[in-house]
Amino acid sequence: MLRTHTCNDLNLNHIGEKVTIAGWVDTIRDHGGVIFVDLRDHYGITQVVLSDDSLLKDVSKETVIKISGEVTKRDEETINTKIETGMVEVKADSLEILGPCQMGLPFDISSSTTIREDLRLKYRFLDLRNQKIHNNIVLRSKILSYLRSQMEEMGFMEIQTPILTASSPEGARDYLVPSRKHKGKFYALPQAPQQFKQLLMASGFDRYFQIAPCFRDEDARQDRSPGEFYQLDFEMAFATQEDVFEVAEKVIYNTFKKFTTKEISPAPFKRIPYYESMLKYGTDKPDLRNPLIINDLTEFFSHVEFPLFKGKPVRGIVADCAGRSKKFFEDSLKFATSIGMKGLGYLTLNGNEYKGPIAKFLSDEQKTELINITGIKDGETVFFICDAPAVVDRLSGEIRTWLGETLDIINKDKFEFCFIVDFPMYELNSETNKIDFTHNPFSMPQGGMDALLNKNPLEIFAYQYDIVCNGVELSSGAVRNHNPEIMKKAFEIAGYGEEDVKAKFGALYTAFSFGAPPHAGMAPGVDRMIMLIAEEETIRDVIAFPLNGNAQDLMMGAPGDVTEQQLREVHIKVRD
RNA sequence: GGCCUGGUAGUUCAGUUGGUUAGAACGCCGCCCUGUCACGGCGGAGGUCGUGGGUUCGAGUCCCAUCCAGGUCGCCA
Repeated sequence: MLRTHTCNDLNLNHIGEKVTIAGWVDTIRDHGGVIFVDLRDHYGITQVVLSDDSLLKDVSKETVIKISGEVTKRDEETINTKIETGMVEVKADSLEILGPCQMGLPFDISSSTTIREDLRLKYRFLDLRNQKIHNNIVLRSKILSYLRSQMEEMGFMEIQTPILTASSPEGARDYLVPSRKHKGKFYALPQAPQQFKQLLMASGFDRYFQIAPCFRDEDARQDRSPGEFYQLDFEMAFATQEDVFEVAEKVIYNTFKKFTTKEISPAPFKRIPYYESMLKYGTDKPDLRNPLIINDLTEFFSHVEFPLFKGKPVRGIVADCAGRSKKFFEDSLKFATSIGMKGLGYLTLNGNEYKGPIAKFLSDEQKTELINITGIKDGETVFFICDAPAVVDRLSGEIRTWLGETLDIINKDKFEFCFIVDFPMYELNSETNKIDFTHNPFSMPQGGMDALLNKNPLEIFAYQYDIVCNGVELSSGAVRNHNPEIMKKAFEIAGYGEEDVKAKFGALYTAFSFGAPPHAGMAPGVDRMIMLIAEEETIRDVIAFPLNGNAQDLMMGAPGDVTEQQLREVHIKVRD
């Protein structure tokens, strides 16, 4: 037996026992006659006391050792309340090196989170010894387990779907795997189990879920790991949008409730139509912790003789900036300029009078009307955003976020969830002037066949939805289009014939032709959920072995070279 | 692929209008220390200032190119 206890086990009940513990040397505090060693393992830290410094020959920080000795009680004044074992210590009478550690660690374990990320990733096994990162991975494991148990409790069963599959023509760039047995042919890693889970519905499985690996060859972001990530993918037969929301509300609320102490917006989560979100928050992933709301002032300014705003969309954001210095307003203009705006007008309501250069263009009635539209109160300021229709919402959203952060009015102790619903089914591609699917060709159009036949395609909504938390898109999902006739028509509007549908989604199309149930689902991003719960800034800090921002594994050396022989076998010749 | 920021000791960083031998903290090595827990004290080693070129009497500092890192936009049905 290598050890009798872990480094988090010992307490006053063990006084006088002879024990053996093992772990990493966290710190050595040498006082001459007496030496303290903090021994660390997965479970915790135990202080070891040595009186013979020859025992520590060749032992440096991060060496793995085993020590045997007697558990003794600490004096009252030397108790360490920071660790679970702080009441006791182990008086070592023997020490054995189990895993030597060469001199010169590339970085200090306890402060690894502050150092260069590429170095941390190259030595990820050391970085993962850091308590914070180590705990994130433990938390991840607990969350995954809890997600599974909840889904199973609600009658979902986990079914695994293929990793080696066919390239899908829509969406993100695929990772390709060359075939050895079929010259010139390729597998692709799935971007999501989308088609498989829909096929499972056609196969008669009622409630499917999977903590599913997804692979997309797209560039990284702070909240987007390149290459691979995990989704809590689920799909329900004979289900409506509200049925899906009920499951999502339950599993997401419970998971956040269990693993954080922050306030969580309770179910039912707000349902916000896409266009309303774009107008009120300037984005389709609003941070509802920010109390500021964007008003549409286009109509209002069409009657105001102010040349700069004439004939253009105008938005207004009311914020309480009382007591803010002149610098604050200069900074707001500076920020507006930095995101490409030409200016940022504003008016402050002072008693019955507006202060600001635009005030003189407003009649008395218009001044009252502005109060009615925006709800501005005495002392508050309304900021005006005016720009081209294509960008005015996005810019307003950025100003809203900047104001929220700068005025420090975002409640950081809260998780605010909402569903964004009613995404448009189609959009006009500005380059080709062609009608494209906005999001997902598998979604059911609202109004079904009737809408496709009789409505302007650009005015059709899809049963398509996102879950957003604190400005982070957690997932998207949809009620699927399971009817081959409606599917054919939906693709026809986007310029694809039946042959195209068969070529691109042959299995789905055929399966739906043999009787498929209506079905719906979604797929919350597991990494992002854990990132929010762990309150980490970057998604890489909740993944054990993440790729770097450039989609490389600096530790294993991936992507890497392969031999000529390997390339020949898969019929690949690399061009210079 | 575009844009922004950065690259100086093992690590995190400072380095003035271009001017003597490039500094600090932590880490590392040596010595001292019997109650620390981020122990403390004294001493020491450690640098191609990312790389290449240019301007200059003189470049860590200015210019050009290039590589690398982080962020951001494009992209992510």
